[in-house]
Amino acid sequence: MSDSVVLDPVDLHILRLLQNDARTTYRDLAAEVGVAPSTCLDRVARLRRSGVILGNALRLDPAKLGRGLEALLLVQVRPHRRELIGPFVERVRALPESRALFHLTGPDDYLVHVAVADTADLQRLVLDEFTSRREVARVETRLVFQQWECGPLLPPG
Amino acid sequence: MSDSVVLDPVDLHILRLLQNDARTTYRDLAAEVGVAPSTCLDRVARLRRSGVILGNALRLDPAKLGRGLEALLLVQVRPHRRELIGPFVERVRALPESRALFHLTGPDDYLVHVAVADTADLQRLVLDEFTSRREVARVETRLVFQQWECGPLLPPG
DNA sequence: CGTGAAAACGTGACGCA
DNA sequence: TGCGTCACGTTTTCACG
Repeated sequence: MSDSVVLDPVDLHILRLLQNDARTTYRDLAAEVGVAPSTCLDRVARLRRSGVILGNALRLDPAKLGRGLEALLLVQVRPHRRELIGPFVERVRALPESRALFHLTGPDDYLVHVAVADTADLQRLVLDEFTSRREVARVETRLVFQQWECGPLLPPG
Repeated sequence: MSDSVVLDPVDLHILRLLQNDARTTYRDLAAEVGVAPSTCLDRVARLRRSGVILGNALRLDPAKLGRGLEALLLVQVRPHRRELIGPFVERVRALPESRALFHLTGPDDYLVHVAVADTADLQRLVLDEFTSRREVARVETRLVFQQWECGPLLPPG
């Protein structure tokens, strides 16, 4: 289920195009790739079924939504046991400010990517939702100056 | 241009639905939200023009693409001057292993989210693309045990 | 994997509040 | 000004070769 999937050049070409615009029509896709539209449909359906394509997400601009400040929070959860970290993860995921959450190796157990309105909002978030929790031993806040998305994620070699 | 945009409940409802599936048809959208399809079309076009919607991205499963191991690299670039960090950012963005790149406050200048095949691949990446560079003073590698996406990014209030 | 036809959809013009 | 109705051209989608 989590194993790698064989992708031929047509699949890769389709994936590359859809990463630029996930709403490209199968007709345009077909013209670009050099196969029939129905073939594109089949390919995409197969990629979807095999789990390579997880979905189509909208890319939004946080600043336009009144969340012009982003930060990464490095969080230590102590003691780091299942009965504590389960609820912790769920609470963080439910915060409207959370964008992504990572469970990591290293001195910090979690990294939380948040988007807030301003520094006052960030302070409130850190104090009320993190440091006030008993299981949160430490929070380190790093502001995001700038961020970049990187090239399409494609198989090695 | 980068100012917040006023969004009424219809806009918010549309955005929430499109975040789950950016390929939802305007008809389905309209039925769900309770307006006419053409209105949905107008709303989405406006959201696109105003920059709230940046695009439609495909969500892919890195593991299925032969990149089952993810890591965050905390990188210090010294000296931290424009003529060095510009090329650094561009090189990192061009790496096929890179997923995202952040310029941060704090002791580490950059955080790089990478997806690789295995630990050997990660070692190669760190040694050949980061620590071997003169401007890279230090790299701290943190493996990703697990990650979560969080609820749809929506305006406060 | 391509063809072709039927159904569904996107999109603009127009009229109404 | 913004929304709904309608209609046309396009796209999706499916059965079949």
